[in-house]
Amino acid sequence: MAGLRERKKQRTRDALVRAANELFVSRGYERTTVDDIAAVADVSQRTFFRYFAGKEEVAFAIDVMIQERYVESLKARPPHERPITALRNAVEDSWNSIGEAVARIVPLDLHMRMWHLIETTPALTAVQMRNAMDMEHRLALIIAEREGLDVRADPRPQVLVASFSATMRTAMQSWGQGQDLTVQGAREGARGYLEALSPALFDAWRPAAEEAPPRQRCVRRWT
Amino acid sequence: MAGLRERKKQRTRDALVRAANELFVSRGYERTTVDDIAAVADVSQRTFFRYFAGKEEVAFAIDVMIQERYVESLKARPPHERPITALRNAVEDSWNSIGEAVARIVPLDLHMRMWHLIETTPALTAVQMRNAMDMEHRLALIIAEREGLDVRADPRPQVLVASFSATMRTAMQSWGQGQDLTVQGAREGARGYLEALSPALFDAWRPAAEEAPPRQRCVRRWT
DNA sequence: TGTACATCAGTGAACGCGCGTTCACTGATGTAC
DNA sequence: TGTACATCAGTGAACGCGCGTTCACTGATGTAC
Repeated sequence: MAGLRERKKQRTRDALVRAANELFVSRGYERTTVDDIAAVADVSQRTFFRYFAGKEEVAFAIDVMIQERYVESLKARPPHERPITALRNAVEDSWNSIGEAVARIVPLDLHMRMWHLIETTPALTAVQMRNAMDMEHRLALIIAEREGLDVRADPRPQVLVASFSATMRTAMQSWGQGQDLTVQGAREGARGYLEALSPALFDAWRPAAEEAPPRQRCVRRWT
Repeated sequence: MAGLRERKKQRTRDALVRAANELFVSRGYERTTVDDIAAVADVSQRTFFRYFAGKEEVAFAIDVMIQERYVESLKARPPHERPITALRNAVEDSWNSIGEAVARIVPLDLHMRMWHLIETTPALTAVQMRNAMDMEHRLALIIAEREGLDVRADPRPQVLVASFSATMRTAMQSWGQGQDLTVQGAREGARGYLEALSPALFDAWRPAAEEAPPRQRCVRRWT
C-alpha cells in the first residue's frame, strides 16, 4: 500500500530505534552518543535528527507506541463499564496484542532490558514520569468524555486516572525488581496491586481495638 | 552556634539559590546558564559546582527543603492515626510552617513563580516527577514502619502513598491553573480532591439504571 | 514503455554552545599553644 | 592576647565533550505526459 519511499523511511526509523536500544542497553544511556547510534544504524548523524528531536526521543519510541495502543484499547471499551473497570480492562486488552507489535521493531528481550534501563537511569526515569503525566491528562479526557463530564469542573476523572496510573506504575516497579519477569507475572502483579487499592485507602489496617474510634460509616450507594 | 565559616557557606548557597530562581523565572530555565547564575551570585562558576551538581539541582533546592519538612511532619504524626489520615494531616502541618522557612531564602512570590515555571518547563517537570517518585518510596517506608509491615511483602503502603501523592499532584496542578493562588486556596483544593478519591474509584458515576448489574457489595469492615 | 521533471530522504563537513571538570593557587577562618 | 600552623572555601583560566544546527549538495523515488 505505502510507497517504496514510505517503506524505506519506516525501515530507517526502525533501524535507528533498534540501534539505539542495543547501544543503550549494552553500554548505558549516557555513554551512548547520537553519533554512535547513527553509525550503527548506518546513516549520518544529520539523518538521525530528521527522525528524532534528540537522544531522549529515540529512547522512548517503543514506549510511545505502547501508550498509543493503550489509548486505543481504552477508547474501544464498551460505554456501560464503570470508569475504573474500563481502565483495567484496557490494560488486559492492550497486553494481549502489544508483544507482537513490539517484536516487529525490536526483539522482546531487548525491549525488556531497555525497560529495565529506563527504571534504573535517573535521566530516563524522569522523562518516563513526565510522559506518564501527559498520558494521564489524555486518559482523563477520554474518561470524562465517556461519562459526559467536564474535566475542568469534576475532579473525579483526573483523580481516578492519577491513582490508577500510580498504582500500575508501582506494580510494574515491584514486578521489575522480582524474579518472575514474564508477562503473565506482570498481569498478576497488576491485579494484586489494583485489588490492594481499596483496602490501602479506606480500610483499617489494624484491628479496631488499637484504633481511635472511627467517625466514618459505610455509605456506599451501589448496593 | 555555627561558626563563621559555616554561616558564610550557608549565605553563599542561599545567594546561588536566589540568583538561580530569579534568573530562571525572568528569562526561562534553558536560557539561563550556570555562568549567569554564578555571576549574579557574585562567585565563580567553579564555586557553583562546589554547591550543586548541576543546573537541575539548584532549581529544586527549595522543593527539597519543603519535602524534608513534609517527611518530618509525617514522622511526627501520632501512631493511632490511620495511614491516610496521617498523610493528610502531615500536609496540613507542614503547610503551617513552610512559608516562613521558604521566605528566609527567597521571597514567597518568587517561589510561587518558580513553582509555576517548573510546571510549564518540560525538562523541569520531568525532574520534579522523578523526585516525587523517590519521595513516594521514602513515605511508603515510613508508613510501613508505623504499621509494622514489610514494604516488600505488603503492597498497601506503596499503593496508598502512590495514590495519595498522585491525587495531591493533580490537585496542585489544577490549583496552579486557577485564579485563587493563595495557600488557603491550595488547602481547599487539596481537601476537595482527596474527598473525590473514594467516589472516583469506587462509586458508580451514573445512575444504576444505566449500569451493568453490579457484582460488588459493601463489605467495609470499619463498622 | 520512455522521457522529463519534481519531490524529498539522506549526505558530509563544519560550527556554536554550555555543561561539567581539571589544575595549581590564594586567602580567610579555625585551632593549638 | 598573640603567634604559628592547618584547614578549607573560593579563584581563574583552560579544556574536552557531545548535543543539536546550519549549509549547499546528491541521488533515489514518484509523477505527468
